[in-house]
Amino acid sequence: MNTFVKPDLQKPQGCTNLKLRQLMRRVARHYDDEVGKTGLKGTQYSLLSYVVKLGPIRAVDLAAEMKVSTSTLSRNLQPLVAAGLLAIGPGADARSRLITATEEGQRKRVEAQRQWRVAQEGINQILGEQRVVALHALIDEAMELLSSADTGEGEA
Amino acid sequence: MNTFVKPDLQKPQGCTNLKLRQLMRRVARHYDDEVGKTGLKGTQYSLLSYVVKLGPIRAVDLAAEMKVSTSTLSRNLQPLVAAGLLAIGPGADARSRLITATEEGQRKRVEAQRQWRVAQEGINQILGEQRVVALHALIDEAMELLSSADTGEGEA
DNA sequence: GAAAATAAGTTGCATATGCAACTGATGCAG
DNA sequence: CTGCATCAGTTGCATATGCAACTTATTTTC
Repeated sequence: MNTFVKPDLQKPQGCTNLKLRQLMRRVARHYDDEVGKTGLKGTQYSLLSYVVKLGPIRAVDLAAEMKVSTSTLSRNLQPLVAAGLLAIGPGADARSRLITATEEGQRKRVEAQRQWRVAQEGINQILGEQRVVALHALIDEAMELLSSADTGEGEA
Repeated sequence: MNTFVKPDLQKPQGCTNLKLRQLMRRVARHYDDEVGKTGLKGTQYSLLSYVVKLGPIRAVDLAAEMKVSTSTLSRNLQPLVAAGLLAIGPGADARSRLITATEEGQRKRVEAQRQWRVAQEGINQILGEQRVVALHALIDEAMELLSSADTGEGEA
């Protein structure tokens, strides 16, 4: 029998976690270079965009959308609130509050979005659009599968 | 003319930075669940492994290998040194020092590697090996292209 | 209706991350 | 030999990230 192994049957080599982290750091720097010109970090731009799009929203729901812990969100909101880009108002309960983008926040988001686009097009250019499309598709599939593994696996 | 667009000509949708971050967080948690049983974070396991493999090594070289800033490395070393897994000895200069894994560090690395393997096989199983191979390949290509964009672009 | 379970947020703790500025130590030009 | 550029590392500052514990407020149970 031959010792060939079909490509599809190759075992993954290396650590997915490590590789993802390294790429993430490198890519984050790329975005920060552009978006940073507006005074926002890439992560802050993401957060601001989510709030602008999802309108007045509770922290717990926003955290779920962004897939961060509520503790992380709670703290990440602070710089943007302090900068006057986001505001936190009363919610339905005495428990919950609603997060909204201020007018200045809306303006800042438009401004930052221009820089985001520069960064994204830079990535498209460096990696090639086809590769970026493929990467996005793989990430989306992976997120989907990992979510299913969470919910679908352990219930009675 | 038809309104079809060939797949390869599709524009990337969404933010690569955001997608990568979200996946990275999710994946990091998965690894931490397993590797954490040994008392190490996934990142600490990576660092320990690098030192075990690259033997006595200067901080600046290790940072380059790991693609983190020297400031990050400098601080990330501390918990492992405090735990007695790594040691920092004198180097060629009075400037540089050499980082080595202690015997306890070597043992801990073996122990943690077992848990890493569990985590990696979990990923392989959830995503499918073929998908993980594809993801690794894309990440490697992306890192390569982004590195070239750094070095090759600006020099005289 | 009071106790128990849940839900929404925050905070303590520990780590990860990078930039800029800084300290020391070498190396090099003159 | 002196002064300037470079190199190796660290540290101040700001942010990102999550777990566990905690506080309040609501909901559910009996």
